[in-house]
Amino acid sequence: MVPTAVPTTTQQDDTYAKLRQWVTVGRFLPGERLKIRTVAVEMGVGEMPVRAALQRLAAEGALVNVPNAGVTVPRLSLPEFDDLLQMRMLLEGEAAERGAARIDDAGIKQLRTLCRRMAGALAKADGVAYLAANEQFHVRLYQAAGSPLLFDLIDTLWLKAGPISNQLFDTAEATAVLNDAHEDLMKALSRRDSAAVRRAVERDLFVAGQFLRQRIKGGRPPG
Amino acid sequence: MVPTAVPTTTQQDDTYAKLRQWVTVGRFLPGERLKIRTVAVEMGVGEMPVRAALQRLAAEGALVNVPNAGVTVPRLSLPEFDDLLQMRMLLEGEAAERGAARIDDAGIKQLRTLCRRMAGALAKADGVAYLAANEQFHVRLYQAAGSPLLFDLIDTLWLKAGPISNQLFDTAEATAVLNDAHEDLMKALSRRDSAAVRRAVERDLFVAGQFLRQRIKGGRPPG
DNA sequence: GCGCCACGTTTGTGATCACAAATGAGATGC
DNA sequence: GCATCTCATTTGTGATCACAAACGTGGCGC
Repeated sequence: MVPTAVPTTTQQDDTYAKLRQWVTVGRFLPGERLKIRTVAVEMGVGEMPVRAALQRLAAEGALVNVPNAGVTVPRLSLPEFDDLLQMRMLLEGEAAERGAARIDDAGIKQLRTLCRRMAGALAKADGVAYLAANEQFHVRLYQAAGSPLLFDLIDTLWLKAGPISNQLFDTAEATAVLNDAHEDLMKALSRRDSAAVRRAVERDLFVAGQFLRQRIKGGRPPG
Repeated sequence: MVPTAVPTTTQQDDTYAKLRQWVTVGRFLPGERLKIRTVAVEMGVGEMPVRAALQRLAAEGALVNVPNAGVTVPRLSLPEFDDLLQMRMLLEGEAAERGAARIDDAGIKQLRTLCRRMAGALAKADGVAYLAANEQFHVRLYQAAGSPLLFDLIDTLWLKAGPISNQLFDTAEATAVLNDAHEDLMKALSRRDSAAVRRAVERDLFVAGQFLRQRIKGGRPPG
């Protein structure tokens, strides 16, 4: 008698998921102000679910909420960016090391496939395909660490980095070094050398961070 | 203890701060369901600010939000507790090490004062005074690390641990070892031995965690 | 007695309205 | 011409209402 057995999900959860996606892929610019009623009509829902979703994202730190002034996409200062990069290296390095020590052979096979997909995307200069494969790669490795809490924390950091990270792929020079880091990672993973995997991830984050760092320094502060 | 806990202007921020405090001090029991309208009359505000505050706390992971069933205080399973303890040791250990390397002499003096206050509270079996001094102690040390993001992450972990951590002080046996850990920490801090400070914090968390762990195992599983 | 089902109640969710603070444009004084 | 002030508009905040799903209770059939 159950009609189509739909997963009973609420509107605010859908709105939250969609908005979160929009933030991570960099649909909104740093410093931009998100107005409730505007966003509501943009995604065709009432303003109440949007309010809830924005509050949740603000609580996670993906957006900043100033009282009586709504929520805005945070504009990372240079020290804040360095802080974020440092924490990502710490947490993702830890997750990579633990994941490398616990992942099974099937998992390594999946990672190798994803690594090839990334290389192919880089060769064709397909930015979105690369980013998708890259995300899946890290998700797979980090989840193998077996710490849901650690993964959640990393996910939160990704959310904070989202608005700027996904502007990476205009710089063609980055492509070569980025792929190098993943090759090193796979080699270390084959040797089951967890410490080397951690170092490879940290190096990957660091070099990518340096490109973004230049962009922040050159970026326009006004708005 | 919330970021920017200066006089807030909106009701929902006040409600959020107060509810957050209630959660951290263990006013609500694990597994308890928080009903919007009930909480609203308890703290004498409308239901709208309560909704916002609960959503924010749920987004931070302090409460769990199941669709169409409201928010409840999470009941930590044993693996979840171990995961949380492990992450606290990682992040607080890191913050302690960085803080020890950067703190100035005035800061060390403040820490010594707080350490004495803790010892006095333990001698008089004053649990609330001990917990207050203990929190100030760790806040002071971790903030010296100079990483706002790291501090925020630790704060989030404290929130998750709050509902059970503050039930610690019925066990009188814990008092001796807890004070020992802080004495060791101060000694290492005087020597400017950052690595030893990290180890002392990790040990402090670990021994306290073992007491709580026993309580979880003995606790009622049904739910 | 035990299990299932129907129904009234409670509770979360979303819409709409009302108000206060912030924003921006236009006018005014120097 | 430039800064400042004023006022209309926009926008966030909170209250109230309306609805749907979940919960609990009582009754019915076996």
